[in-house]
Amino acid sequence: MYHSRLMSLDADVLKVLADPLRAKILELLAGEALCTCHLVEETGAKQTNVSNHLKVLREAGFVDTEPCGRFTYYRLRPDALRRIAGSLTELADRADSDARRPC
Amino acid sequence: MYHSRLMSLDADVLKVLADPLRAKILELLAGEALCTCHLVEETGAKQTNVSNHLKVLREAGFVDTEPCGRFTYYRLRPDALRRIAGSLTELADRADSDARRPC
DNA sequence: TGTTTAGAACGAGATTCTTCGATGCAGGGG
DNA sequence: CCCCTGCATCGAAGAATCTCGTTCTAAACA
Repeated sequence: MYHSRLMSLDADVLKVLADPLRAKILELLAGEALCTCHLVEETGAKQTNVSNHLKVLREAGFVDTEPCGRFTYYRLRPDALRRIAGSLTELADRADSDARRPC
Repeated sequence: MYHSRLMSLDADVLKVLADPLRAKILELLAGEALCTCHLVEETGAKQTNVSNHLKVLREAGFVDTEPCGRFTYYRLRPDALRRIAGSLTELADRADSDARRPC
């Protein structure tokens, strides 16, 4: 399985990762699925703030939501992270030439 | 060669990538080294704007600068991109358990 | 059914970015 | 020398975003 098409950096998707609180949430979710109340007490942030960031992460496809009674569990989606990682390494691989455009 | 230490997502570094113009500049630099005037005409952005973004990219270690007479060539640093990609895949790999913390 | 709790939606204030014009500066060519 | 060009710096205006208080819904429990 190889990828021949050129991927490009999606700034809108990267922007979702580029926030300290969202990054921390993702790291916490990497270990285990957690519900909002866990994330609130682990991060020390306000509930509404955590909830907003979870919405952003969900809409970008980085987390899955799993309602469980009163609680809502959030789980990391590794494939979404791997896709971004792939676009970054693909860009790095493209940069192996010493070419330089003349002025 | 294996990495045992846990990397964490650096939101400040990701923020550098999370801008449309900077992302486009990086893609252009992936093909070949270019100087500022090339990037200005390729992106269609103002010169001062491109220059500002190049400074951000340089300070974050994503590009190298290479003065050449009056011109300044910029070159992509693949290692910097691979480091970010590594932290993302590492995070994805950590998320393979079905663990869930009880409420 | 009334109450409590988890969590989401909405709007405002504050802060941080992006953009852009004006300016400064250094290197080359006349 | 003088001027022109490439490019960096600075300050301000505008836009996007993070945070937070208030409110609202739905689920569990008495």
